[in-house]
Amino acid sequence: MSDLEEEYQLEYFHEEGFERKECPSCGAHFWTRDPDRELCGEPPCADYEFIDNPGFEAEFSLEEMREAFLSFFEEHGHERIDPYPVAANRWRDDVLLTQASIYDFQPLVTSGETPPPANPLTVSQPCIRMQDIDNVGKTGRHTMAFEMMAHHAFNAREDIENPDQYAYEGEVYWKSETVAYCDELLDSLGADIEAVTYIEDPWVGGGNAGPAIEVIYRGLELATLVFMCMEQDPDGEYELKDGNTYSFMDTYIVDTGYGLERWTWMSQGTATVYEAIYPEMISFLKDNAGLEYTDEEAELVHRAARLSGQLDIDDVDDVEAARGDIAAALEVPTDRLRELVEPLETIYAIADHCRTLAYMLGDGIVPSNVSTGYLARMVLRRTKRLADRVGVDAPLDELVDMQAERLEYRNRDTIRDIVRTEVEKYRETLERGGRQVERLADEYADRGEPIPLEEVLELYDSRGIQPDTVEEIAAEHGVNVEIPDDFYARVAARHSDDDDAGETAETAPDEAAVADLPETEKLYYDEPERTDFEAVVLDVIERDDGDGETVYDVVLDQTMFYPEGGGQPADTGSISGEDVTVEVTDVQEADGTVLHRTDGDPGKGEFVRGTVDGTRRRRLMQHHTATHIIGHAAREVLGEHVRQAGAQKGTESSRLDIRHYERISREEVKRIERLANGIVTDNLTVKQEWPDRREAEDEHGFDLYQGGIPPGEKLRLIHVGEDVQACAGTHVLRTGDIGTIKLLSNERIQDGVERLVFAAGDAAIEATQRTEDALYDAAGTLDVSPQEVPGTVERFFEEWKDRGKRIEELKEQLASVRAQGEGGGEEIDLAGTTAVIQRVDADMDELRATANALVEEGNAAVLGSGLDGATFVVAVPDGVEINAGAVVSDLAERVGGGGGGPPDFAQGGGPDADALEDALEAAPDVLRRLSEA
RNA sequence: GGGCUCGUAGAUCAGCGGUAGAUCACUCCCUUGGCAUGGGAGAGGCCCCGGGUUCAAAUCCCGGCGAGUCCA
Repeated sequence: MSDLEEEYQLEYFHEEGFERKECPSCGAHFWTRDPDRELCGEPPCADYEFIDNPGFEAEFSLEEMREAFLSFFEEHGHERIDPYPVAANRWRDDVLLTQASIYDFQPLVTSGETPPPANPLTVSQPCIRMQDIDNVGKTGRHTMAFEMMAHHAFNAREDIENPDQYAYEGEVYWKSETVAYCDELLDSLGADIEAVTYIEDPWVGGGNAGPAIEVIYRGLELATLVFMCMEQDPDGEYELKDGNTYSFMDTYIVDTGYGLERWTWMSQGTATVYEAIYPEMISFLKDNAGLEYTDEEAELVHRAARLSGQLDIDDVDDVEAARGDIAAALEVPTDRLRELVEPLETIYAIADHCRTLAYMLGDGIVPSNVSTGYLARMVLRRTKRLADRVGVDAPLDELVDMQAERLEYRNRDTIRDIVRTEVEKYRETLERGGRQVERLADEYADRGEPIPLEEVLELYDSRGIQPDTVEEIAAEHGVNVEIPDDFYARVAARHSDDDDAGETAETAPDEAAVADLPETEKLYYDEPERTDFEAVVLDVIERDDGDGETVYDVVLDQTMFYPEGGGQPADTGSISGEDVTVEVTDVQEADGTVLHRTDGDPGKGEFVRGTVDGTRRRRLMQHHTATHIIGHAAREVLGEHVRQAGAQKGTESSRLDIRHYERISREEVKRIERLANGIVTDNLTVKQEWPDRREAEDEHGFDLYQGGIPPGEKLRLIHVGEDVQACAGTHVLRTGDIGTIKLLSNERIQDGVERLVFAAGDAAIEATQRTEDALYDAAGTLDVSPQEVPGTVERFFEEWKDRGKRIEELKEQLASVRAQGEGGGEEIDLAGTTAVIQRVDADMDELRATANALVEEGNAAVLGSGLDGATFVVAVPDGVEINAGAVVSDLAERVGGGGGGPPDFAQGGGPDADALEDALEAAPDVLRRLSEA
């Protein structure tokens, strides 16, 4: 079976007297010490044998098991490292959440570009897998949140051309040692190692592959030992189970995964994993929901849990089908079983979801409508629904806090605050949505029709209302609604209608062209305030800028020009040779080579003098340092969770996007501004250093990487007061050099992401002056002092509204006077009614009022105005057979326009005011013609 | 990152090219011994902002601001 059969012939297996066997049930190959064993031992080929029969000598709590594992590997030469955040998108853009310990080291460590934090190392990495969210609680073993305990070793082949091209060299240990460690760990915990099986199960994922071994004990998969050593390669000689071909890489990595929860469960032998890992929370929730079982019921539930854990279940449909099987095995009706077990399953799910939330929020994820924040919001809402359904009335923030406390998060107050805010938002959404559904249900109830599916889809898509909520409310109103099984697929279909055209590719510098060029020496870090330098032109690459203009990319041996990066725009300036000076309009970096985009060719091999635009550079440095200061100040004011979500520096203003769960108030803006300027006036030295990556991470932790993780063995750190960040930009030497920092505005660019726009130095003064100019202009117009502007404007606004009302009143009075005055208008008799035809040069409002007044008197009205073009209003009293719309339409055509309206009141007009008199003269004929028709 | 929905009286929402509306809340009057309630009258709108189309825009189009929601 195994395509990598020879890869599993481990020394350790042979020394220890293992035998390789083929499972007659599933066909898998496995290694065992027990010569009599036939089956591989993994369900469905075997049952759980540890429930009520723990597999280790002692019982372990979650914390004890984690410690036992980590210290075992520490004692065996591994360094213990701190876990990474569960928000994997903080260091990689291909995934959102951390789903395995190896995620911590992808892509830069696994590719060999960056050294691991330790080698070999051990870690217990919190992970979140949302794939089988629906199964949590039901199967007894699925959890959304878990910790993957692991030991990793990063090896690189030495028999290659440049072994030092990788950030680690040589072999730490490989397959045989890995299995030996696992075996020894099991043995040290008192497991019956005769009963352990090692199943061959090649692993493929994310473009990499390698042999792997599943470790099975008493029916439970306790660990997976992956030997990542291959990469996808069209010419590779190994075809693996995904149908692709693979070949061996220069690096080969031990990637193991030991499920902390499963090991804890194994040590306790409880009916479900949940009861082993957070027993207090389960019993709290049971109490709170008032869940009570008789001894007989408890026994039944226990037996059911035991059975359900053994079933090979992959999705919810299977769970429901399996429930029938279990009920049959227990000889009780399916409904009775469901009634007993479902509340308990819900409680398991709540506990797990709260732990998930504790990890997410504790690691600084802020609920949002995008990215990981959205996932957190989904989990939170789902948890709230589950809690409501099963009757748990403890506040959700308290439940999450129970888990956060266990996980020893320090930011528990913030976590609770976020949960409370989110629950409140959800409550509002539900309330809004509920009302909407009520209206809809009423509407369709009146018509006696079922609510169409399209409406339900719309409710879910744009208002977040679950289809079962619609069903519930519809039932209360006696309206039918059909929710198809493929509801969510239909939602997805709505979204896949329009496939957007591919983005135009960025015009990245030609990597191939610079591949042979040496790295440019960067002078701007040593003397960020110097603007001129001397250099040798190493190469000039001629290109077309896309508009038909010829431009040049100039490569120098050294440069003072800062290439665009880290949200800081490129420097501009000029490069002068003996007889030519060229303008530098853009600077980019590719593979360590700095490319100066110029409008001329300075000549390859020439000695040149470069001059950077000093004012621009100075402004950019001020803004860059200010960005760090504002980020720090925002964290002080708003909380530890505040993290950079993006930044862009400029010469006039800059912006910093930060994660925060509420709108930032004016008061908070002021405090941030005060704090930031305090740091400026303290005139602190801005320090840069290039420490070893591992030392920097040890000392400052993961928050160094506000703007992403740079590759390499060394990091450039920028210290501004207490704030430390990995940063490649240019900074002022002392904070006092910034001069001043002014926050200009803040906007919410996404839910959970606030954008702070600010200016530093001269730009701050200019921005303040602009604001003041606007205020002074307004004050000048009002002829009051700036301080009086708000009060005066408010008074004027009120007066303006009052006058509007007064004018309305007067127009109506004028209209009724005009209607009774019987002057000026031509009156004609029309089938017993008097029609008044009159020119009133007034606006549309007044025409309407006059027409209304005439109708009040029992007359038909045809009014024309020449005030703005030509406009007409025609109104007729009830019971008069004239179509006002038709009359207006006819008259309006005579002035080059159109018009219409209901039969009793119509308006219209056209641009040709000169034709107004003629039109009014024709009006009697028009009226007679149309009244006769 | 992408999609969709919504901004109208203090609140909740109708109206979706042709005279800005309803319900609740508010003020006053009446009904009642008082309360619940019932009847009547009234006040309360830059129809989010800025452009455009049109004889005419709350309504259609574009942009902005604000809010909500689904997906990766």
